[in-house]
Formats: sequence, C-alpha cells, structure tokens
Amino acid sequence: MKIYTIKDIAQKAGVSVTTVSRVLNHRPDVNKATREKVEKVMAECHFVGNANARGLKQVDGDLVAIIIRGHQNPFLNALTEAILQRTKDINAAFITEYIDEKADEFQTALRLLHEKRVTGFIFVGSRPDERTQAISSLEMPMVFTTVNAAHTQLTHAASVSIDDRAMAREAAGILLSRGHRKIAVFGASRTDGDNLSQRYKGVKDAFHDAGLTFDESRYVETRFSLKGAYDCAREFFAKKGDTTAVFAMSDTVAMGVIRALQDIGKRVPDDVSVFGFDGTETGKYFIPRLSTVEQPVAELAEQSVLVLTDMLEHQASPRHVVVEATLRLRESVK
Amino acid sequence: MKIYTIKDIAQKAGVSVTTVSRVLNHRPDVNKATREKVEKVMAECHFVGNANARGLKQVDGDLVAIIIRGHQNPFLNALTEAILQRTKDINAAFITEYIDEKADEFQTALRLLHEKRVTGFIFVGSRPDERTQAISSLEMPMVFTTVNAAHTQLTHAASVSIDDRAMAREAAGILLSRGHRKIAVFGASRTDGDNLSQRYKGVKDAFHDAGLTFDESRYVETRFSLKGAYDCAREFFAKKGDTTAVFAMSDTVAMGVIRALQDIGKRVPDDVSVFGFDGTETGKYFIPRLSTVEQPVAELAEQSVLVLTDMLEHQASPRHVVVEATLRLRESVK
DNA sequence: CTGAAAGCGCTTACAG
DNA sequence: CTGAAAGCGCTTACAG
Repeated sequence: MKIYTIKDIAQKAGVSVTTVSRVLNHRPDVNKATREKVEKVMAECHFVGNANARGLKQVDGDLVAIIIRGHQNPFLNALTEAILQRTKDINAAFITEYIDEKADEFQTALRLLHEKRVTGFIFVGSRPDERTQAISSLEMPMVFTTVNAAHTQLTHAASVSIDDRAMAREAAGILLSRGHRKIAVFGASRTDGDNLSQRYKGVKDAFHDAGLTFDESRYVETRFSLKGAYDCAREFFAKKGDTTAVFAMSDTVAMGVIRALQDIGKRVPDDVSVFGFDGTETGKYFIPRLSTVEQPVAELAEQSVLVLTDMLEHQASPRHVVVEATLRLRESVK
Repeated sequence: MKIYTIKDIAQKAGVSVTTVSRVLNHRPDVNKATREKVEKVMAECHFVGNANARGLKQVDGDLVAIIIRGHQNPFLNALTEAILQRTKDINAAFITEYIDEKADEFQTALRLLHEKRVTGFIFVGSRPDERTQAISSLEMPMVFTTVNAAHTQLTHAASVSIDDRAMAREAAGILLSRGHRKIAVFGASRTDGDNLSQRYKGVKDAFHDAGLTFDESRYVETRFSLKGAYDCAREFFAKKGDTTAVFAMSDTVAMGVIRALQDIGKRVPDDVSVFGFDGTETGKYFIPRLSTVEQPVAELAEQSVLVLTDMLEHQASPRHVVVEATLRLRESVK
C-alpha cells in the first residue's frame, strides 16, 4: 500500500502543496471547488498527514502528555479514561505515556519535552518526591492529579486532589465510633506530603479525636497489589490476630486483605471490618461490597484538564483544587 | 528551560551536526575524544533528540503499533504489559494506542501508518470482522493476539491465541459431568470466527459430547463489564431461576454474575456454579475464587512479539500460533 | 575520523 | 484565493 505525501496529493489534484496543506488544516481561505477537489483526492488515497513532519514545524497548538504510573491500577485507569474523555473538545493534542511503577517521571517528562515538544503535563498517580522536585525545573504548566502539591516547592505545578487527610480521618473515625480499637493500617512507603502520608495522618487525627493514640505496631507497608496485600495480611494476622478492623489505603489492598481474612477463617465484617480507598468499580461488586472513600473520578478528570488549559491558554497561575470525596459505607464494615 | 537542538550541541562542542548525529546514534566511526566531548555537552544540556525530526527521516528500523481495545479490561491490560515487557530487547520501536470499544481499528491503523510510518501492528483483543477485513488491505505484518485468524481472509495477518473452542468445551464438560443440565451462557454478540463464537461452539460441543443439546434460551448477551453482567444476571435469573450453572465468557462477567446471585439469595457454588474465562488476577482473589480458563499471558505476549518480528525481520509468512490454556478449578464451581 | 549539503513531509510568512 | 520558497531538526550518502 503506497503511502501518499502531500506532494502526491498536490500533483493528483493539480494544485500546490501549500493549498493541500491549507485544506488539510481546514483553513477558510480556499476556494470551495478547489477544496472539494483536494478533499476528493485525499479521500481516494486514504491520505493522512505525516505527524512527524507536522510536529517538526509545530509552533502552534499545545501538546499535553498524560503520564500514568502503572498499567494495572484500576483506579488510575478509570481516571485516565475520564481525562481522555474531557480531552475531546480541547484545543490541544494529548498523548498518554504509561510508565513503570519505579520509573523516573522527570526523565520521562524531559524526554517527551524534547522528543515531542510537549508543552504541558498531567501526572496521574504520581507522588511528589525528590525526583518530582527536578520536574519543577521544567518550568512549564503541569498538574498533579490525585495528590495535593500545594505545599511542595513545585512552582509551576498545579494539582487536583481530594482531601486525603480529612477523608481518612472520617473513615477511621467511623471505625472508632463503632467500637474498634485494634485497627490496622495497610499503606505503603510514603514521603512527607504525599497522599499516603496524608491518609496516615488522617487516621492518627481520628484516634486523637477520640482521645486515643494509634498503635504504630499495627501499621503495615505493602505493595498495592492483590498478592502483595494478601501476603502481608496473612503475615500480619498471624502476629496480630486480635485486630478487629483494617484501614486499607486502596481498594485493591482491601480486597487482598479480605481474601486473606477469609482464608484464615475470619469473616468480614463479622470478625474484622475493612475499609478501602478510591472507590473502584470492582469494590462495588466484591463480596462483601467494599466500604471505601470514593474519589470523584469525573470531577478529578475535569478539573485537571481545566486547570491545565487555564495555565496553557490564559497563563493562569497554578491552582490547587480540592474536590469532594464521598464516604461509601457498604458491607465490609460492620 | 531552553530546548537544545543538535545544532546547538554541535556549536557548543565545536563539531559539525553530522558528528553530533553520529554520537547520538552510537555510530562507531567517531574519535573517542570527540565522542566524549560531544557526550559531555549533551549531558550538560539534557539533550534528547527530537523524535519528529528523526521519524521524518526514518528509513531504518521498524515501528510497531500495539492497538488495544479498551482501557479497562484487566486481562488485556495484563497482556499489553507483558507484550511491552518482551519488547525491550527487540530491534524495533513500539508504541501503544488504546482505542475505544467501538472505535474502528482500520481507521486507527491507517492513521498510525501515515502519521507515524508504522511498519507493523499487534492487535490486542481485536475481533476480525468486516472492518478487520479492510485492515488486510494494509498489506503489512500484523498479528492478532487472543483471536485465531487462521480462517479469515486476512492474508498478511498472523495470530496467537488459545484454542477457545476446545477450552470452552472442556469447561462446559466439567459442568455437565457434575450433573449440571440447566446451564446458562453469558457472552456477547459474536461474529463468525471470533473467539466468542468459538467459545459458544465449544459449549455446544460439550452438550453434544454428553448426548444433549444446549438450550438456546439460556444464552445471554451482555456487555463485558461488572455492571453489565450484574444487570443481565438479575434479569436473567428472574426468568430462569432454575439455572444451576453459568459459563461466563470472561472473569469480569463471572464476577458480576456471582454478585447478582449473591444479591438474590443464591449461593455460589452451592446453588449455582460459575465458570469464568481469562484467568485474571482479581478472579484469583474474588470470593469465591473463580474457576476459569486461564490464558497464558506471558506466552501469548512472547509468541506475538516473536511472530511479528519474524515477519518484520525475516519476511516470514504469517503463522497462526495456538498456545496452551489451563483449566483452573477453584471455588466458584462445585 | 569529519563535514557540507541534500532531503524527509510538512507549515508558514510573503508575494501576487 | 493560490503558489514558490524557506525552514523545522534531524540523517545519510558523498567527499575528503
């Protein structure tokens, strides 16, 4: 199958490449008859412009890279899809780049900046840490989704997130109000200021509210996968079998924990209550249905795109938007 | 942050752009001292070549587009990640393109062909239908993963898949051998030859093996989502409450069905047995654990890359590889 | 081992 | 409304 260039089309249509380019870009200043002739030839040839050539020139228009940490996180996948949805009627091109859990987003961003002349970034599921500081040197519009970057040194970074700390406090508060005292927290290594550390603080807040102190020996770090959580839970409950409630920092972790509890003969929620986080679709259908902090995916997505385009198109300053999350009390908590 | 071009680097290093290009491409014919000087400057400037400019020239090397149907399918996500894994040490570049469930993969392929000068395709989770026939006109190496394209008219298409029909037959056979007769099948609209129709045929084979006939009124079409399957199951069991087993054409569907059964007071597997398909991670941790046909993700991925690179590099003819799937009997079937 | 020059397929002032 | 020409940032024969 021959690949036609703009030159081929011009020749077939008997016009200049300039004119073809104009038709291709829907410029108004083309004679109707000429336009139609060119369009006909393009259609016949299944012509599609070469993105490399166009990108090489590209002085116009913004190009936003959406950088997603991990392929397998259902919550981030849903969020990414929602962002892409909001992207349709925006006057900018978007590309998605999935990176490894352990990959360096600064390197990735830098590469995309050079390779593709990216003009803005959306980081999905990223955590501001040392590497992320380096990103700031990029000095271009960027938004972190799901994590609050207000208190970082990232001068060009906006963020859209829920109030992780307040929600965790609420969730843990419910556990406490129902009489649970031996509460375990399943999280992951956190750096100061990221959303996991916020959630951890929220749990401590709840204990404080109740005039109690969180027993740090019931804090567990796990990978955010079913298997990771399952294995951790088996190990943890072998030692701390008197635990009556678990606050898991993601739904995936919650499900792994519940499965483990089931396997050691503990019923959820009768013997142990489990709280999840994120509000994934699977959690709604799990048995038992997960109690969780539901992140508003659509709004997170919408605000992210909005904040970024404001920076891109109107040179707005970076904002830090906090959207409302919802506590879902379902079957996994008694 | 300034974006440096090869010209800037050349100037700073006091050499020609040709030489910088050579260093950039790790060509051997550069003086060691020169190379080091250039590399030093490149490092200082965080230089990364412009992919558009390189791609514009690109006479060398293959570019493979991996086209994935849907963002949210856990099985396809796992498969994609496995393919990407196999991709590291291949002498070709790979890009991933997620398309909508309803999107036209021919248009997508065509666009990528022109836009990016793609030289080969891997279609993940695609189904050969009318549109797919059009793809054949692309006349370039392509492989369909998870669906057997041996009996299609796709002359340039290879495929890597399991034997869907045989596996469905085995699974349904187990249901029958355990005394189930009122078996429902939850699938989706299929076209002749796709993997869903194969699975359907497999179920019929199993009934035939047992000297029985599948009761078509127990065949249900559903979206392949938890909600879709859930709603379908609620509706179906309201009418066909005597059904004692379900063969679901994906794990996701199976989980939706199980949740629905739970909600109408039927226990799985005591009242109703449920078989899934794919062998997802979630299915392993679901309560009850899913009995399923486990597709060998790693092998599917490896063979797909292998078959494609054979076509790309050695002009091999398209092969149709069938890999071994595994029946997993777990808790959801009694 | 190194460089000048042509060209990849577009877009965009500029001129008409 | 239309076209000739320059140029985007690279790569690659070709010449030395």
